[in-house]
Amino acid sequence: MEMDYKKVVASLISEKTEFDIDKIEGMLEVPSNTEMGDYALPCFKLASIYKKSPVMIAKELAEKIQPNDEISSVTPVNGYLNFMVNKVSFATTILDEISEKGDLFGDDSVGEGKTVIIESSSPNIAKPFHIGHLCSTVIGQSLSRLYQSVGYKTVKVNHLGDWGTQFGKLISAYKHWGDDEAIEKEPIKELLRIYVKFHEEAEKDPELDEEARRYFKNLEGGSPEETKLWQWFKDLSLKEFALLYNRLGVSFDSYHGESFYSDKMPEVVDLLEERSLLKESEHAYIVDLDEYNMPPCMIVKSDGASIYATRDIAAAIYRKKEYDFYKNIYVVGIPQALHFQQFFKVLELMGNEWSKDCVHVGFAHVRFPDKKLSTRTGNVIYLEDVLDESVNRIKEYMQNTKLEEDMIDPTAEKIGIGAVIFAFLKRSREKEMVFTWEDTLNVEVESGPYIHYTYARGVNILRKAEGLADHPDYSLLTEKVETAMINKMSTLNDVIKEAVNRNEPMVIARYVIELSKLFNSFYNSCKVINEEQPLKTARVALIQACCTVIKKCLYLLGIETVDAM
RNA sequence: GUGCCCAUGGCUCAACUGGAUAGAGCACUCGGCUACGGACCGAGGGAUUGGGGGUUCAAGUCCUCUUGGGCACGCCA
Repeated sequence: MEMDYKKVVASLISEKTEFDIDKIEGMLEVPSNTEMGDYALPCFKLASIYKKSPVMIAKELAEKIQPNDEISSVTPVNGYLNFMVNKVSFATTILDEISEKGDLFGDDSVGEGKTVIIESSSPNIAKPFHIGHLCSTVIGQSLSRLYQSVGYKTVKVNHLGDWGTQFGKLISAYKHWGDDEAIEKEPIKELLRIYVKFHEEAEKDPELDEEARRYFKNLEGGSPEETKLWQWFKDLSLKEFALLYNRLGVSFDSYHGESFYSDKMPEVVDLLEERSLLKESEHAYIVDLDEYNMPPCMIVKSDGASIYATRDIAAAIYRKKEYDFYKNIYVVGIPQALHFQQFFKVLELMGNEWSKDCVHVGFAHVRFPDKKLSTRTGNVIYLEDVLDESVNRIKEYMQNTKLEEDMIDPTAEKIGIGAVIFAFLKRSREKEMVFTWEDTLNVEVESGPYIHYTYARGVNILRKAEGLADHPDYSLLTEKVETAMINKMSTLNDVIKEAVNRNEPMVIARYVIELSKLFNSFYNSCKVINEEQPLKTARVALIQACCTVIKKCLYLLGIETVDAM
């Protein structure tokens, strides 16, 4: 049977006051110090209502409320009313629930029937997939799983950067210096090389820029020759990206990038004109956002070509029609914050009341201690190299592994990739990150490998445990650390909801670190396999639950578990 | 010049809509498997949350001033 202890506490209070259960439930907190209790009602806000001191209110309520089967004690402390739940009944409820629901434990249905669009990754065609794209990719993947976990349908969109004057430049560069053989061999590296060369040469010869603009105009006009080249570049790039997505365990529901909207732009321009929002300025067309304290939003460039804001507007309108989204999320770096504010505002001015459902989930850009990185100069850190380095380092740690020879590589791959993903998701996404190998590839406590290791230890015991009783007696789980584990696991649903509300996978990462630490502490102080029955059965059940929750958390972060390492 | 963001032990980071003694990891000092994997665990020292003022029963969190850093500001995305 399922039991919501927060509700039980709320109803106890509600019976003795004039507040309804929901109101009380919203006021309840979980004390930071678990010694204090499992739930607490801060009475400070009630002070002005009752015209009494919080201390008095807590004291009087404590006298009125009788403990019952679920709640073992009610104590007033410094204006807080603390509730202690009945540990045995609580443990039984939670562990049975995890055992019944398995992977679905912690899920919710608040999002049922609603669709959330998550735009992420969005690499540029013919440009390297670097660390910055990784942030967007892994955050997007995690958010998608988080939203699904609370009932939403999600649509993962990879808004490819496959349109724009850069392709004119690339075509120009190809015509001057392109080498088909080299491009087929290492597409992105070679395309980047000639793209960089183009920029160098264009410094000396401005005519090249003119030429590039012409090529893009032709491309936009549908000229067969340019289109063929563009398609070729795109196919080659996507093939390379697919390898990375495969390694990361990431997939998308749509690859509609900027080019997909190229024919939907005139409609956007018409709509803007209808509303008299367009204004000519310096031979270009803009939407003036002066009265909203923002710089103008450019819609059509002076050469008549489209620009990204226009494509984003077209994309948003298309998505609303196609999916009728509840939320339209953009996982894009913070430097583009202004762009999103501008184009959301333009959507609103166009009369789309749903513009409020568009959300920019920003992340701080990744900095590097020494090197200046730039695509234009070809100075970048490739994601592939980071992944390889991580996997190799993990392999070194696996010297004493008991795994079969043929399992070593796939296992190191999972742990190594997981280490990188975890390093990016364990910190607050809005805070600037300085990329260092040491931090990203860390295998110590607050790391992906630590969580993997914890899980593998648990699974190992489960594998070895035999001769168990039919029904665990949870009343035997009396160690402090055992209670702490159960308490921690019981909060999973709240943690997931918080992560969703904040669009912040870090919340899950911190949670699973804490749970893993508790498990390791338990592992060190409580024996299991050689323990007498029925305590053994109870502890095995506890480990089973813990492994289920850890696996779930790693899944929500986009990381695959391994059973042994 | 205008706007947005950040500042928490030596280092890297937590702290849910303001709530109880500001928590972790790394590093440092001590200690722990005749039990299941030591990529582990336990203990300890170390912070007047950049600085000043204010609001509040209560401020790392809100307001204001100030210092230092980052980012963005029409024809790249």
